[in-house]
Amino acid sequence: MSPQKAARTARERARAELTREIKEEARRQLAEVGANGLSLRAVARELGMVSSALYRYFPSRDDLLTALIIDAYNAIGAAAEAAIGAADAAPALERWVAACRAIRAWALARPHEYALIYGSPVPGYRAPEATVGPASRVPLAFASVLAAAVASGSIASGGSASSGGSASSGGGGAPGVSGPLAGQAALLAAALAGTAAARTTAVAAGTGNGRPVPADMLVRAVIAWTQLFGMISFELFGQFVGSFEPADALFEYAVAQLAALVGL
Amino acid sequence: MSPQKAARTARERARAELTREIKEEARRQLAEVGANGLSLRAVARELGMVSSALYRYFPSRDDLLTALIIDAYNAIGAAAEAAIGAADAAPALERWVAACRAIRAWALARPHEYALIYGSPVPGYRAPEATVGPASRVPLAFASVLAAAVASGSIASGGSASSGGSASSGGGGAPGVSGPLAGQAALLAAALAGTAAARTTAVAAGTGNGRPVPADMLVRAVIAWTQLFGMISFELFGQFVGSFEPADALFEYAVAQLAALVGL
DNA sequence: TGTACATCAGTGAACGCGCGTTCACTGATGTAC
DNA sequence: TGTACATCAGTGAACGCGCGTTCACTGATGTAC
Repeated sequence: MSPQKAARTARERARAELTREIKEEARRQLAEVGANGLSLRAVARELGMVSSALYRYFPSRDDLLTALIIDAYNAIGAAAEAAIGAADAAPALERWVAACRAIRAWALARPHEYALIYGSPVPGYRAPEATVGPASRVPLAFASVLAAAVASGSIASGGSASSGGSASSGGGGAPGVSGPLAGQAALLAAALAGTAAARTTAVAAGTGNGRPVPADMLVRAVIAWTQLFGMISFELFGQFVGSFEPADALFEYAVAQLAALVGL
Repeated sequence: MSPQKAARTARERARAELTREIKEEARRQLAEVGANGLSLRAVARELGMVSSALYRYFPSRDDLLTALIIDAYNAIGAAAEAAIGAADAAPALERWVAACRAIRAWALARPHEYALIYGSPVPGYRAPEATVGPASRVPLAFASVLAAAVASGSIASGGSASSGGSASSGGGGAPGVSGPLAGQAALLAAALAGTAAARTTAVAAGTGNGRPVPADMLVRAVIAWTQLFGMISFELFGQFVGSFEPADALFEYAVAQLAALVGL
């Protein structure tokens, strides 16, 4: 309860360090055998411990996996946030593109951690609630770019055509968002408005309470988000072999196209 | 060597049937334990055989996996081709959208087979050459829609702005494709022009030899292709939980948006 | 049509292996007085 | 500062399990004459 001084006990420091080392070794093995093949015994062996000792640090194999998943979500989320933060004063388009590049760079550098969180789910493993927050950092980071742009007035409402506020609007399948999709988008927009992260960013952008991001822009951003991860997955998982490899040029082109679609 | 009559020997029929049953049971287990957990022993057990008997049908576990992968690629490819074929006389936009819908429907109906081919690669397993052909059926199907549209003259060249033929063109990062991307696109276009499938479709569309698909249209189609699979993966792998579920409306909207981006 | 031989499918035992998890234990580190 | 006790980290053995693959074998199916 009472907060300790900075210098913790030797035990505490040892525990923190070993916990870190266990996760590091587990990540190393992830690259060789994948999430399913991750073995407590193998991790312990590599660390020069006996396998049962790991149970002092993680109550089960699945808990270790969960820790790796959370770390990975946090890392890729932090990478996106950092890129956006670094392009603080830049226009929204630039911040958006910076986030896309940072995400791809992270994925290329750590393909197995990427596969862990964006690949096929590990069968028999059900992600606990604790992963939800970290998993939403990337989408929230993108949303913050939109929110800041709208709040600062640099973006009006719809990107290319009719919009109609934040909820349902007019037409058929054309630019405007309608029907159930409008409802989902409105719910999402409301959730974003209530998020601490969104508010923080709005404040940082110099606006008290942000106007909501228009529904069609939000939905287009979701589309861009799915495209980004689809393209990265195809690149990492080998669907481009023999055609768009290296995929750098394709990536830049695609990011630009989709940012335009979003209306940035 | 000499072709048998339709009625093959009892042995041959039994072998074909058991091969099919083994793959069926393996697919069933895929759903429960994933590709990594797929076990010859478990398959044999479920089939009431002894595990060593399976080696009469598949020389190893990996060969069984390969067979499942090839089957899955062929099935999703056939689904796309069928949808396109069924919308024979329809405009390109309609055929394109039909293919997208068919692919998603296939994925939703067989999420584990989808994960097998579009999820994270199975570690320690290297897909053999034999999977390349089946894997390219879906992209080829999309390409055939473009080729037919261009050949029939219903589509001019670039979708929305400057184009400049099939190879390199002008500007910076704007609509036109340039630099290394133009080269990759040109290579791909050439490969497509030489493909039997493309030629078949061109003939079916009533044109002798098709004009090449413009480079920027081809690249945008690749972008749409990655978006399609990115969205399906997010839907299946749980990234939409709590926001765009069900994802039907989002899907329809996204497909329309990206078809427009392609220029259909 | 009938026999002799070759091919093939499936059996059952065995090989060597690695896994997650539990448990009673030893010895070191931390804490209260 | 020193002692007594509690907490914790790591050990080593054991549990029960499933896996892929090999091998010598039996018996059924197919083929050639």
